[in-house]
Amino acid sequence: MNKKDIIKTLETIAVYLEVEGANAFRVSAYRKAAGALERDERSMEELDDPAALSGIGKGTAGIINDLRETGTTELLEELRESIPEGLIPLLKLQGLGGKKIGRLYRELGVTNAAELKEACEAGRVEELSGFGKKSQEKILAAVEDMGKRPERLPVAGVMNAVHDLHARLQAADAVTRFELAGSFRRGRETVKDLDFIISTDKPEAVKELLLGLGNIHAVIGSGDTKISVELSYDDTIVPADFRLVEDGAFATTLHHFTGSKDHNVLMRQLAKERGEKISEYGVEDADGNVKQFDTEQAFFAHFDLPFVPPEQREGRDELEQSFDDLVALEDVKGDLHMHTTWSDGAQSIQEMAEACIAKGYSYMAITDHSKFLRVANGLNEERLARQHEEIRATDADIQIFTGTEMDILPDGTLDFEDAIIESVDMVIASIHSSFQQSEEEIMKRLEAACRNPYVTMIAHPTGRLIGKREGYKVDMQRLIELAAETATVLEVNANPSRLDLSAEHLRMLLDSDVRIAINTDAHHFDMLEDMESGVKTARRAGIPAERIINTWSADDLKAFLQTFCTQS
DNA sequence: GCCGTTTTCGGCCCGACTGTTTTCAGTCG
Repeated sequence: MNKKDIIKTLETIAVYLEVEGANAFRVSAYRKAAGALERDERSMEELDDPAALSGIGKGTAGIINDLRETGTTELLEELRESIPEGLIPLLKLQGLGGKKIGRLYRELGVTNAAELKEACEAGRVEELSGFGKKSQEKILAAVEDMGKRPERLPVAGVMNAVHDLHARLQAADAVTRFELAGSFRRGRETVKDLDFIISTDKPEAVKELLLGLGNIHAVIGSGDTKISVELSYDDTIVPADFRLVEDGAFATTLHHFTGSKDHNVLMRQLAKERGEKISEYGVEDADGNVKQFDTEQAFFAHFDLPFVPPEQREGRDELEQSFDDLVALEDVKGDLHMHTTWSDGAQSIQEMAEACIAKGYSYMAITDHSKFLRVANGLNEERLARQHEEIRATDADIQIFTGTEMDILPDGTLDFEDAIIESVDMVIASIHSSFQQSEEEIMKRLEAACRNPYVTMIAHPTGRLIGKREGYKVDMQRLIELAAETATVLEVNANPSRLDLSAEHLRMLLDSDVRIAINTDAHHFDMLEDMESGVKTARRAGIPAERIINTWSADDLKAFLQTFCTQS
């Protein structure tokens, strides 16, 4: 078994144990062990003794060694034998945990979703002590709903909800301040729900406002401090939690619900060592005095820590790091990949320029598609020349680089001859076709693009669409080597459906000297706002600003293009 | 199951909400 399989198996063991009704700490021990393995950067070959990792003891180390040598382990086999497989998916149902599922199994003989549904319909569930009519109804509704909805939503799918809720809370008088926490704030690619933290001294009014939202699909819970609803946005159901707090508790509540869980555990352990206790409401010392903070900065400072950016709060080593050089949205001086009406964009060059000026950028590049991409009205040599004339003639208070997003064709050739692109400032090469090719063929195409002296950058290097499409087969280690050797820039495509390269891939190139650009690939001027998603992705990976070419001054960028992207 | 250590076992993050109870267990984040 490889490392990923082992991690997955440890998590499976935890799930089985949970259903078996095992001690909760024993269950979490297996989850912790899986997390410890995942966070360690070594491969299984390099990892001699798993027990050397904190969180993995003798017992789990034995299991890990079993797994890597034989592909299975006694405990897993035993659990599989004693627990019907059909019970496992039931854990995902709202309101059902290991204990209740265990009782449904033992006392009613339920072994899968269909049988659970039957038991509910026959009224057998409500007869169990601890269950009741309401529980039975909720379980039945959850079972019937099962599989209809994805567990986590790609971040692109919740953007509408984010903007809408933001606007509504902004406009509410009863709201003192608010922020979106949770995995969205940490810049994850998918989210389970949206967690809003709201400071207010009129909680009833805010509660009324939230429960009165016109697009409520279901109310999951509504207490004094927590409102939990499902909202409809077009075809998507977006779960959202709202926490209402007094302003004094805002910073610690925000921190708590930003998570991650693992990060919170680290913080609480640290507090404990100092004789303090962290909760949503503040930091309590040994005498029971609770200290509150205006900001998260002040909260971290209390523990002698620098501000830990939300994107870094994953329970790794973030409490031992400093983040001074991490890229921030304000560092971005331009956007180097965008489209106009010349190909498949919605705005003119002039309009895009004005939008970029409004964003405070000092430069931008217009990079429409090339002729191979007929569906996108790609530019041929003649139209490219005319467009670049128009760009040079555009009178705008911003440096506009000429550019192209040039297709890398299925056979590994490029859509334009060298003679065409040698005079283009920003030559972006990308793959939009023959995704099903072998890794060898894909790498041949990417290598051809990297080795071309005029190609500046590879766009969306894997071609994935989060939650929709895997992307083509890229040997990322090899691509990084090629990019380093040929000074080819790799893109972080900031489109929330892409985030490509991903944070995971970006971490792989931290030790190389490959340069990065964060681009929106905007087809409409609203999409220029996606820059934030791209920056978050880079921040998750810990990329310093100096590695990112569109944080450089226009002069530095020009010098770079002249040195590395022309033949001379 | 892991960890730390008062080296043999107790604590493991903490609080809100719900539905069931009639003071609390289970679930969730």
